[in-house]
Amino acid sequence: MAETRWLDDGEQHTWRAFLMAVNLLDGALDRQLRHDSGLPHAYYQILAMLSEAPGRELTMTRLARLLRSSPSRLSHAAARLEGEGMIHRYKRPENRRTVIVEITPVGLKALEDAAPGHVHEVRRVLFDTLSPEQVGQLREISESMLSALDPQGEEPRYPDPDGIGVRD
Amino acid sequence: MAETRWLDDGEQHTWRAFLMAVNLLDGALDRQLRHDSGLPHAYYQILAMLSEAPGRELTMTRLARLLRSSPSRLSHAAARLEGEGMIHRYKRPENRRTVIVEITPVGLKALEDAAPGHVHEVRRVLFDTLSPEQVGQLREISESMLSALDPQGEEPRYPDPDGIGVRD
DNA sequence: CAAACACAATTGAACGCTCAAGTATTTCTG
DNA sequence: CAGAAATACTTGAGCGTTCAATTGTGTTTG
Repeated sequence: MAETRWLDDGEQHTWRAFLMAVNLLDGALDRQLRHDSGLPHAYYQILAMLSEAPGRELTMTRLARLLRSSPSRLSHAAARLEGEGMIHRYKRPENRRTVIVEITPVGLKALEDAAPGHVHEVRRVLFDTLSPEQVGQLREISESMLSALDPQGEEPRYPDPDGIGVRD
Repeated sequence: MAETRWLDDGEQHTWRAFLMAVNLLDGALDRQLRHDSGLPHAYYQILAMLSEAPGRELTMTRLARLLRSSPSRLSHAAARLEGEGMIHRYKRPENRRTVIVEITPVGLKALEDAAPGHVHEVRRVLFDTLSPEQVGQLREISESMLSALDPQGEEPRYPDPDGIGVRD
């Protein structure tokens, strides 16, 4: 291994601040969601992604890809969400190894109830603290990181068939 | 509650990209550290913070504050790290309710062994993907978030007594 | 100075995530 | 077309984090 190139003071500070900020931010979001609606942030994201999908359903693998989640994680989560009636899993006869996840009315209701408080919290901890310029910068920074960490990454590009789906 | 102000398209994209990026980033760092040195990222941070402290020791509460960690989390972590001989906890007679955590030679060794690989990964997933300008922007963005999320937040301002401590 | 309060740290249960292993099913390949 | 490989998903154990409750110690205050 080559000689390590340590972080200089600027990088060090950036890194520390970023770490701490992300830590606090995710904690705050998760706490708010769990407290006000019993949903962990990761589960909220599952419901949100499903609510936007055409037909409100996706295969497990595609959903995992969109969320940058592991199949295992999604599987465990789906087991819980299904137990609570928020999603429904089924197979189609023409392809018996893929599982299709569908958000149920119960799940949609839970999502819609949770959304306003969640969006409010996202504003409080993120957008309200940044200038419009910084929001743009953060977007580019995030996309840089994304393309380095997940070059294959896909975005959900739906033609918005009948236009609902909860914005967060 | 007032009418919800939803995220507009720009905010939505920023938010999603940021979420995904942070998710992947933290996963990558944790995976690399665990794989190469058996330390979760959070535990690495504990050792790193201790290694920089004057006398290589801090009270539990102060350490938790610096790391933006809950006391409980730190307590559990300290139990494991102490079991592995990486830290040592003790009380001073003059204040019998505060516990002082000290990093041991074993802990310092583990940290020094883990540091190069970790820094390399931090560069790979973060600094290598950003222009110097973006690094500066990210720092200001992070500090904005920090001051909103943790106004009281303290930074470790040591006069660098004898100057070691592992940079990450 | 005693009772009430605040602070420091810990504990245990619940729970989500990770990893490795396992089961089905489909597709590729010689 | 049979065997191998790839794909889709699930499972269970282990572990770190959270939350609420608890213990012990210092500090106030009436």
